[in-house]
Amino acid sequence: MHAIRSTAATAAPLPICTHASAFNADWVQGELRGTRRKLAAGQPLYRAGQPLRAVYVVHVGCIKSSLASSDGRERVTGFHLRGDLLGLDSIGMPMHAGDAFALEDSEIWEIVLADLMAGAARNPELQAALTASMSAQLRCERQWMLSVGTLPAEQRVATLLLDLGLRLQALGFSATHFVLRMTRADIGSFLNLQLETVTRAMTTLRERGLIDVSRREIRILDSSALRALVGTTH
Amino acid sequence: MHAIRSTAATAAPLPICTHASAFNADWVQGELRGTRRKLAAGQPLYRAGQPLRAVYVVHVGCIKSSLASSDGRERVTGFHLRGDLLGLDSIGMPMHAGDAFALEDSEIWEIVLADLMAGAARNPELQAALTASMSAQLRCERQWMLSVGTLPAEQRVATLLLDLGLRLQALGFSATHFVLRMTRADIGSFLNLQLETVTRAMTTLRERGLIDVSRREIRILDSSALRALVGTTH
DNA sequence: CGTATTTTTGACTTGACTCAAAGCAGGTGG
DNA sequence: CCACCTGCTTTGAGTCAAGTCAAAAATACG
Repeated sequence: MHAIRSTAATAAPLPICTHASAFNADWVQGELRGTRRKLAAGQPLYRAGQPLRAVYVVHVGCIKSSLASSDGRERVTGFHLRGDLLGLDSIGMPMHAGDAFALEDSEIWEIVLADLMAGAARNPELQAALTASMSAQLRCERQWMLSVGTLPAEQRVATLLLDLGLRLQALGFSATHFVLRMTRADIGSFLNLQLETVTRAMTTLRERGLIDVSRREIRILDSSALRALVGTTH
Repeated sequence: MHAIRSTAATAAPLPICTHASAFNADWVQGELRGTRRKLAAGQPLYRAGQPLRAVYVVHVGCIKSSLASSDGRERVTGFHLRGDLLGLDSIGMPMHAGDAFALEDSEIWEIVLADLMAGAARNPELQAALTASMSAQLRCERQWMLSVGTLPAEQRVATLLLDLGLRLQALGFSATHFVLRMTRADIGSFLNLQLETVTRAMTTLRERGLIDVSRREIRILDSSALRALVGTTH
């Protein structure tokens, strides 16, 4: 989800839902000993039902997480960039509740659960960071629940593009020019839309001059208009 | 959300999304010192923007939590019964992110945040219980995200009724005969439906002989058929 | 270079929304 | 005790945003 390094920073940060990862990756180098793991595009980081051994911090690349029901219904639950923590949703369970796949070649830091818990017991600051990270995840997902539930298709897509832009910017990339690593189907699943609807929404945004789209490549042309769009009822 | 004590327990427990509160209320009597607080129906437990001082455990009654955007869009994020923990989603923030209102006369245990954090730092078991509770909340909300996103109206309503039944059963009440404490509008907001659609879904379920509805009073007549309904794609 | 995957566009259908109105319970005050 | 609110629920009729189905276009890949 990046590829284009930024020089031009965009307007002011906005109350769009950012993944506010709170859990600073510094922990992985200090208090905690994480083991590196490389994943090729399309490879699973973990699958639902696999025994839960560790949590993961994205270091390079992009991971999508998803949840499926026994009868085949499925939804993407998130797209995760550098610094994001995965697997916290399965703590206290014997196995993973959902799936996680690499959307591009990625590098992950794996933190054995026992180590994490022991570290938290030893170091109150790490403990606080962990709690804050889970709390932030709860807030972030609720925010998406609100957006997905109350906004029409076009504004949902706009919200996602702005969110990705902000998160990439926080990582030192351009907020206005980036390459999507996920398919239209993935986006649709996340936003609760059909892939055709995602395409049409992007086409409309382009026709209005708000963005430029060419397959996976996105350029945000008028970010203030985009932000005005999503902050508006109807 | 109760009123009817149960003698007849229903069939086997099912993998419907239960609030698996993990955080045993025993902590509030032992390690932690909670102060009691009574709330009349309709009163707020907290409002968005209020300074965050404590987390809350429902002891008696029913609380609805919700999240609103600046431009007036709003969604109910959950209905909370005895033993459920509220406020964990705002840890690490200076103020509450959402609202919480009593749906009936309720009693709440308030746990001052500083006490909770200090207790967790002192007692690894409490620490683990807290982490497990937040993890369970993440799982639970994702499960609802899946159901709300992939099921048609009628099946969403059925899922909610089964979920409430299971949770009430876990508290010693009837799983098949209970009184809703929330309005159709609340249910609709939670399930991402209009209140009229909720009504129509309930009517259909009644016409099929699966439930009996009369305003707020619900009787589940054929719980296995209901469960079969929600576990089926289309 | 052919095959598979993803994206785009069009035409048609539909489940849920919107608007409107009537029915029902509960509470209040005369 | 009844009449009158007021808020909640139910039902109906018409509309629309998004879904479905189908096919072509563009790109990636072995």
